[in-house]
Amino acid sequence: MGRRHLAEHGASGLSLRAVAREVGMVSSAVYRYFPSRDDLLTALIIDAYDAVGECAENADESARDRGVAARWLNVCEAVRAWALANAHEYALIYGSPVPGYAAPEATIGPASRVPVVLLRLLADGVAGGEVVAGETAAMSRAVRSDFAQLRRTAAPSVPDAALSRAFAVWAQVLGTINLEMFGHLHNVIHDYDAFFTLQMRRACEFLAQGA
Amino acid sequence: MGRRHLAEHGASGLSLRAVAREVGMVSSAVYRYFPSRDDLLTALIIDAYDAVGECAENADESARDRGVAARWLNVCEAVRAWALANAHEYALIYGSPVPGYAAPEATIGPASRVPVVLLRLLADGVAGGEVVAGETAAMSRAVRSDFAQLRRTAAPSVPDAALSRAFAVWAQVLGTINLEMFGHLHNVIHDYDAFFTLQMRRACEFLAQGA
DNA sequence: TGTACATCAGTGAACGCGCGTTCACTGATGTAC
DNA sequence: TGTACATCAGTGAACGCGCGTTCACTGATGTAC
Repeated sequence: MGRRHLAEHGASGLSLRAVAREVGMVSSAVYRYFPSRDDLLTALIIDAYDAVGECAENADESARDRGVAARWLNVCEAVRAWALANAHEYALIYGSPVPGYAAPEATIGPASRVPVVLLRLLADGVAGGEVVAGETAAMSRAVRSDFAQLRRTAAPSVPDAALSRAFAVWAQVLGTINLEMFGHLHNVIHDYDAFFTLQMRRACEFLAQGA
Repeated sequence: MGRRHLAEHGASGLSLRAVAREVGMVSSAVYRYFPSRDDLLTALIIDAYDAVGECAENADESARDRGVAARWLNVCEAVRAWALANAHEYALIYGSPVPGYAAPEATIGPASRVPVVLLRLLADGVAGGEVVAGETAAMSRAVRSDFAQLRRTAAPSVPDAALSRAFAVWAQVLGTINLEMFGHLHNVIHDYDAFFTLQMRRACEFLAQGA
């Protein structure tokens, strides 16, 4: 059983005992694999990030023959689909932080898998001429330097305006998923699938064309 | 003391006992005011929605002499400022739902105060010619009917395309605040204030001008 | 103005529960000779 | 091939803690006569 199984089936409850229950273990047996609850939580978080990261990578890969906007859209849809299918894991990584728990450095790598996919795609789009720069808004030195850092590490040659749009779309993705999953669209929107697709299609076109 | 004080000072912990502690009461005294933990939670949620709603209304009011985009921006900034100043309340209403708690109907009204402000503003902008329609994307019958319903109740004469952009911006607002508050921008963005303003300025211009 | 009583806000002890963590243990599986 | 021992995965009881909830209570404040 062990770690693998824990990671696969756990996380529907945040407590160590709940995870143990779910895999049919007694709570103390978990300590054979994780020295404490926080380490278990860290493992679950990492596994969740890896799972959604892999989904995003696959979605990107499977739309290889299409344009950048369509590929972004595909990744966004994949992230939402994963979120819907794994509500607890989604809340664990993109919802409110668990009180009293501070994520260690080890989560940083897995956490950036989805953003890395999106930024690489964006960079490809810029290189291929599919993504236009658009007007660059006035921005503070601090933000400009953060964008420059991002350009150096994950999004070569992507102009500030396009990076800014990428953040906007990514925030919109998570914001829309949160609105939907946490009940804020209840009785307002009825066909969540169609709504999300509509919103994302426009967002991804805007991302590429700056309009 | 009582309800008022509870509502003002509570919510830094989600538990009834934590709330009681915070107002200097013994836990059983809370039952003088609320029949159960869930009712306490409901009251806290309503107070939080009302608080952020009032902030949004004030922000809108205080920018009365400016254009629609500037007023939206002002409201968005106010929501973020409230979120930063009231992190627990923010997580309570816009973060992951509390396990085992289902929000009753009584929260719907307060929950819609901010959206109502934004939609009214949008409708004013449309009426005054400040908000353009923009191209209407193809959308499913279900979404079209939801938008029509929204138009009837809160956003008279606002075209589908503008409503769609409003959802986009609102999702982006919450998404960006979540990214910031839940640690996803850690070591990526350093000047959160400047970053938020930059993003929102562009978003609000896009909202009004559809480009 | 003074006494008797009701109302009310809050106390404090107790309950059963799920939590994280520990510890001594069991019993199956693998390895050495 | 058979026995002796080490390793390992998991058990089960116990701990102290914070939780939501109950209940009988105290003591201050208001009201009636």
